[in-house]
Amino acid sequence: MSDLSLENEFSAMSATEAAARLIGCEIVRTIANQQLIGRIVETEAYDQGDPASHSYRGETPRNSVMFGPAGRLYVYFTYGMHYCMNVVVGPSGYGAAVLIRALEPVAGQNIMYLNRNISDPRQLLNGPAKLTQALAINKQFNGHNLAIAPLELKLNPVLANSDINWSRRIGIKEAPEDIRLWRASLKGSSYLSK
DNA sequence: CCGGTGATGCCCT
DNA sequence: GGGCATCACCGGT
Repeated sequence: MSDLSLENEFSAMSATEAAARLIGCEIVRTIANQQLIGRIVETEAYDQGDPASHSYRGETPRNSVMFGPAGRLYVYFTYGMHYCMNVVVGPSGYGAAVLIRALEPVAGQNIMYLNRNISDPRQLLNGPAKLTQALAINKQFNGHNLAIAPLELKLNPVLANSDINWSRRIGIKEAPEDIRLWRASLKGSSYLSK
């Protein structure tokens, strides 16, 4: 029997609400009995009504996981070499997700450095494709239930609103009306993306 | 520190 | 065939 708390937690939330809720929560990746742990410090909301969202034009083979149950992982491949990971949110049939943009290293850094082939702590997890490389996450995890090892999302206590900064999204060309601030980050963190 | 750019393949039109 | 929810490296400042 799988843990339904993740799905329950996120199925009734909007993408922006979930983007804030995920700040401070932890990703636990188990590889060969070792745990690689990162604390989420930066996220970005992608709603179905957003022209920049993969789900905007409806369901396709690539984005179908976004339209499934909440608490699953949507992984996509981009720029010919990078993977990005999102937490699916909202009810089944509605295409919404939250991109994980940066993590703060918590445990298992030695393996993360090997996976990344770098040595600067600030460069380890501060970008959506950097963190998937560090945690060895690829398309095999597309649709994965985050309540289950070897890749789990741990819900931490809700942070105060004053702990979260909102800003414009990064790397988005479309959505000219994007006055809203859909990028959430942990205030004061030194592990944010650029 | 900053901007420019090449790498590289899949998805959708 | 165009474009991409990116990254690393390079050169100029």
